Amino acid sequence: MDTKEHIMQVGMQLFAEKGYETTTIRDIASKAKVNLALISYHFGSKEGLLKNIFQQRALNLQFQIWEISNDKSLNELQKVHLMIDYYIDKIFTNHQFHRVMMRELFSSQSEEVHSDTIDIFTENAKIVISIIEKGIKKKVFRNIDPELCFASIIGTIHHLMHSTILRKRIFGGKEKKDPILEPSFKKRVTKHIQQMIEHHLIAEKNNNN
Amino acid sequence: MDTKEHIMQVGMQLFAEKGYETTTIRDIASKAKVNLALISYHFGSKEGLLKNIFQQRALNLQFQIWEISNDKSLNELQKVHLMIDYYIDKIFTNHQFHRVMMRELFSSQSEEVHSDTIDIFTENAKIVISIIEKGIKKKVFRNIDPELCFASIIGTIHHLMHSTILRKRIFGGKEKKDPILEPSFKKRVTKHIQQMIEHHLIAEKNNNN
DNA sequence: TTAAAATTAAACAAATGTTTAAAACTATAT
DNA sequence: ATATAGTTTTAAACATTTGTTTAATTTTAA
Repeated sequence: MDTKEHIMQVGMQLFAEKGYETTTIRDIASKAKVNLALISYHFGSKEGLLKNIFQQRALNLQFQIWEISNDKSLNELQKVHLMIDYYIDKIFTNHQFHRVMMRELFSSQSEEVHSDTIDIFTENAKIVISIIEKGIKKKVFRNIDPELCFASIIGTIHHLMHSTILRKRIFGGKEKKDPILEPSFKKRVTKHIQQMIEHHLIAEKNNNN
Repeated sequence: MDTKEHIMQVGMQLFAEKGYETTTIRDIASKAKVNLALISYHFGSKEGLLKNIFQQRALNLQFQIWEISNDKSLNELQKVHLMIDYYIDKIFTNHQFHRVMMRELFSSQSEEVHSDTIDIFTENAKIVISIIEKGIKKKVFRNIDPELCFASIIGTIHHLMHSTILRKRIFGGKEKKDPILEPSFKKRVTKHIQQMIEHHLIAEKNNNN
């Protein structure tokens, strides 16, 4: 059993549940069933643990956005759809880390801890935005707001990921269960965002309406 | 000068900037230039201060959503547009409080502190959702996902409000200024969300395209 | 066997929210 | 005006909690 890896896993879980500040190294040590000195020993400090978690996961952020962007066999709409797919997939499967990341990203302080992560995030964002801009130039997309369009994609996902309470209340049904783990919910979100963005980007031909 | 009110104002400002946990009562006392014992004296505790701030502001959340909903002179699309207008206006003008609220709402713990706020929030949400559902039943709206449609409205706004860093990076221009205070940005966001939701809800007639 | 690495229990210093008891201030009644 | 009761403010101390360190012990591997 790799103690170091184990601590990181438990640490991330608690950071995701309670937030970095509220989680004490005694919480982590207790849940991981290791001595609390081991956190300082292995990671130097509590912040060191957070940095390690970020480094470990940040690579995972750099997903195939760039490759999709350069794929000549796809048109702009297909690219946007694929990117939405990837974003949702990444964020849903790593939702614990994303909670931590977003919470820290939103706290505006201690920027240095995750400046790498922010860099990756903004770079990905700019790629998506540039695809939309290209579509607008080519007149296959409407003349809409590319940056805010991206904000809506990512904002929808994050809003659904972040607030456990609201998610349970609005989507949890009568039993107020958290739908985040049900695969059907992921599909539902993907479908919604893709539909909404497509409706926004493209004025459809008039069928029989 | 009302000390109590002054402490609440400074407290909210710091909670918005640094988060509740990270802000110490010494920070607040120092910035407000009052003795730190006054916080416990006036509010009982640090958490008492937070509760007071929530109570003071929560009432402000209950805006005219209900009245819009019942206004017979408006059709469904107009109602949705007006609601978006109101949401953005409320959140932008009270953006400090909304930062605090959302951060605390997202932390999943200490639910009791703001259960009132959550109640108001979810009630408002359900009104908006029911309007969309009504539009769908009347077939003036497409058969889209009402709950997720609301999630996109509110998610977009909150995503833009929350992340100072990302906002500066993507919308701040070359000088990386925070656009949140510029009135043009508010207008831009309103226009975008209204357009996007309208495109999503209504299949437009084919003009000359 | 031995040297390095990992783990443990205990102690440490700093920071935090809270309380206390005295002082200063305010307003009211005499 | 003066005394008095109540409120507000202050400085200091308090008990806890926090992250971290230390020194001894155990485990691992060469």
